[in-house]
Amino acid sequence: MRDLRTSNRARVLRRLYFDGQFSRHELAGATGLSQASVSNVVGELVEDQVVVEAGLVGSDGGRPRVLLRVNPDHACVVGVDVGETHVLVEVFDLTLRRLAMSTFQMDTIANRGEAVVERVLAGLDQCVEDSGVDPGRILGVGVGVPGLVERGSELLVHAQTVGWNGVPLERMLRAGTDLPLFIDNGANTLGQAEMWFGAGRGARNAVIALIGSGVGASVIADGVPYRGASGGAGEWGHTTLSLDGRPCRCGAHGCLEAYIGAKGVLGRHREAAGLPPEIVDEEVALRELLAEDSQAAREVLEETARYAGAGIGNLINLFNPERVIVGGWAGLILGEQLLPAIREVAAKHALHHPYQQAKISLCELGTESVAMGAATLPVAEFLGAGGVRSAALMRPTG
Amino acid sequence: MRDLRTSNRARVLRRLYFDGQFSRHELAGATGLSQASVSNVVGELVEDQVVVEAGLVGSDGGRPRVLLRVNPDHACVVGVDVGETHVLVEVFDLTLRRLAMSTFQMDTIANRGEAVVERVLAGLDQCVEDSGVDPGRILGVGVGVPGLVERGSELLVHAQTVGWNGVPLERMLRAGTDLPLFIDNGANTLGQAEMWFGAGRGARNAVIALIGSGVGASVIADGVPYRGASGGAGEWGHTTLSLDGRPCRCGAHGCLEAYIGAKGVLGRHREAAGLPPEIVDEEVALRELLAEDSQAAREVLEETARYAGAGIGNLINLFNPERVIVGGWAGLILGEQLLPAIREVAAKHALHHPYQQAKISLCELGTESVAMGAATLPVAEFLGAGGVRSAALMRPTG
DNA sequence: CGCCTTATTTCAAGATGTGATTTAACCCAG
DNA sequence: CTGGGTTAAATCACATCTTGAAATAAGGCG
Repeated sequence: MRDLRTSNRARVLRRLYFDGQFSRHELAGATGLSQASVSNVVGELVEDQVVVEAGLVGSDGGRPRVLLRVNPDHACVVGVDVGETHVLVEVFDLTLRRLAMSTFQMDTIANRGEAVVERVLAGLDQCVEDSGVDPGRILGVGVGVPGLVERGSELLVHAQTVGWNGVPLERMLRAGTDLPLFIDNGANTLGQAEMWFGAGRGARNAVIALIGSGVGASVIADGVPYRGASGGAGEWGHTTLSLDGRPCRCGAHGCLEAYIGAKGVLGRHREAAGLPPEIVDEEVALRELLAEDSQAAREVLEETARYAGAGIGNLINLFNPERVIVGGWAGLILGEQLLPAIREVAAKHALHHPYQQAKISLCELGTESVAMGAATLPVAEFLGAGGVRSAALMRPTG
Repeated sequence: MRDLRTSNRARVLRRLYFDGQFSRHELAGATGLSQASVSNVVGELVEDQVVVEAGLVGSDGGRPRVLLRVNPDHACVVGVDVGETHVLVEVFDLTLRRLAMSTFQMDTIANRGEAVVERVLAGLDQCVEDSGVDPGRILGVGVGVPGLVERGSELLVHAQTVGWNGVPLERMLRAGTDLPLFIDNGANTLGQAEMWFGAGRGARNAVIALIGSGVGASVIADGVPYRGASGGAGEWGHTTLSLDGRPCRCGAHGCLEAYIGAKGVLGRHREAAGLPPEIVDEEVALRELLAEDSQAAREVLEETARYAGAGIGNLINLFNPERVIVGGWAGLILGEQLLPAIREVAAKHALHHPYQQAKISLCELGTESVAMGAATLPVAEFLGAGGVRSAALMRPTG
C-alpha cells in the first residue's frame, strides 16, 4: 500500500515527461491504470503543480480533452561537468532546458580536487544567481566526473589519469552546499543524456561508445544504466583487441584504447611517418590527419577503422544492443569520416544476427551533454518518486 | 491493488525458496512487510499448500517460532537439455531435486528438429511415468537449446552449428503437449542453475563463461539474465581478441573461440606439432594434451591460458562482475589445471579496480545443469506469481 | 500454578484501485 | 437557440489490502 500511489504517480509522470502531452483519457490507456485512478493521480499532480493543463483539443462532437504536461517551472536542477581541464556548471528547468551556465578552464584538475570543488561551488552560486531561480526549487546537483565512482560506505572517485585516487568528492562538496548530490562517471551521464534526448531515444538496450583521449563506454541494459558490481562496468577502452599488441598507458598491451584513442591514433601516425613523439593539440592534430592526403595517413585511418569496427563488433556480440552510439570528441571527428568503414568492419566481426539488430550512429548532442546528463540524475530520482522530493532529494538541513 | 498481494506473496515465497526456513516473525523483518501482512500472506500460502510448517524452534521463555518452508511436493517441473548430440529430460520437485530422468544419444541433431521433438516428448512421458507424479502438478517444461532463441511473433531457435535456422520449436512441441513451455539458450539455463544452486549463489552480477567445442557466456546483470535486444547477448566466443588472427568457423578472424574452444586448442596443438588435422574424440584428446609432457603441449596450454585470461579480462572490464564462473566441458577440463595461470593473465589485462571485485572460479554443478537450469524457468515464473499458476503457467486447454 | 516472554492472530481503521454511474463540455442539426 | 448526441472527466460505492495496536497462544521458569 505504502508506495502504490507513488508508483502510479511515477508511471503517469514518466509518460508525460518522456512522451509529451496526453489527456487523462489517453493516459489511462498508456499506463494501464483505470480512468478513475488516473483522475485521482493527475488531480494530485496538478495540485502539487508538477503537472499543468496545456490547453484543450476539440473533438468531433464530444467534450474536448484536456492535455496535460509536466510543468517545466515546477523545479530546476543543476548539472556539473568536471572534465580533465574544465569545470562546467549549468542550471536547467525540469524539462532540461538550460537557464544559465558557468564555465571555467583549468590547466589540469590533476591532484587539484580542492580547486575543483571550489570552482563547482562558485559556478553553482553564479548560475543560480544568473538564472534567478529560487534555490529552494533546486532538486539537486548532478555531477559527471572523469573516472570511476565507487559507492561504498563513502562515495569515492577514482580518476587514474588525473591522479584522483579515492577522492571523497561528495563529502568535499557537501561542506559547501546542502543540495542533494548525485555523482556519476561523466561517460555515464553523457550516455544518459543521449538516451533521454539524443541518439538513444526509444532504445532499451544501447551502448554509448566514447572515444576521446581515453576510450570508454556507457551501457544501458533494459532501460537502466548498467554499472556492474562496483560502478566499473563499461571499460571498453581496456579490453584486449590484439594480444601482445601496442602498449597502453594502463600497463597492459593490445588495449583498444592504444589504437583508437586520440593518442593512439596520432602515435601510430607519427610512428608510421617515422617522426618522434611530440606534444601537440590533439584535436588539431587529429583534424589534420583526417585532412592529410598521404598514403601513411590513409593507412593509419584505415587501421583505425579496423580496430574501432572490431571493438564495436565485440560490443555488439556481448551486449546485443539496439543502438551503438559513437561519441567523444575524437569519436565524433573520426566517426564523421570513418563510420561507413567502421560499420563494414563491425559487420565482419559481429555475428550476423546481433549485427542486424544494431544501428550504429553518432552522438547527437554536443559535448555539453555531460552536464545535461548529470542533471538527469536528480530528475530521474524525482520522476521515480512520483513527482515528490524523495528522501534522496531532501536537503539534509531543513 | 491489482497485484499487490501477488507481489507480497512473491516476496515471501522467494525468501523461503532461496534462503531456507524462516518463522513468520523473521519473514516480516526479512521482507519489510508488517507482521500482520506476513500472517495473512503465509496463511494463504499454507492453505494453498505451497508452504508448509516445518517444526518449532523453542526459545528462552517465549512462544516457540514456527518455521516455514516451501513444500517441495506442491508441484514439479520438467527440465530438458537439447544438446548437439543428445536429448536429456528430467523431472524435478519444486525445490529442484531430481525425481526421474531419461536420456537419449543421437549422432547429431543437425537438421533433425522433428526427431528431437519426438525424443523430448517421449522422454517427457517416460519421466512422468517413472517419477509417478500427477501430470496435473507439472508447472511446466523448460528447454535449453544449443543456440539463439529469438522471441518474435513466434519463438524461433537459431542454432547455426547444427543447421537450425529458425526452427519453431515451441510450436512443434506444442503439438505434442499442453504443458507450459519455456525455451532458452542452454548456456543461459546452465548459468541460471549456477546462479541458483552453484558458484553464483548470492551474486547479483556474474558472468558464466562457457568453453566447449564452442565458446559463449551467460550474463547476469543485477540479478536477472541479460539477453540484449533479441536474445543474442553474451556471444563471447566471437569477440575479437587478436585482430587478423586465426580463422574462426564464424567466418571472421581472431575470435576467442578459435583459440580456446576445444577445436581451437587441439588445432593449435596439431599445428604446433606439425600434424595434419584429424577427427578425434575431442574430450579424450584434450585430456591427453593436458597430460602430455612436451614442450609443444606446454606452449599450447600456456597460450590457451593467455587467451582465456585476456578474454576473461575483457569480460571483467566490460561487465564488472562479482563472479566469473568458468564452465563448459572443455572449460572444466582446462580450468582445473590452468585456472591459476588464467587468473594471473586476467589480472594483467583487466583494470585493477574491477579485477579486485571479481572472483574467478569454476562451475560447481555438472553438465546436467543445463536441464536443471531449464527447469528453473517455470519455477521462476511460479515464484514471481506468488505461488500461483500464472497465465504463463496455465495449460492452454482446461 | 501464575507470571513472564515471545510469536502469531485478530481487529479496526485508513488508504487505494476499479467498474459503473453521473456530470461536464462541446458539436451540430433542426 | 435548443435539445440530442458524443466524448472526457469526476464521483460514488465497493472490494481489497496494509498496518499498528490489541488480543491471544504457547511455552519457560520460579
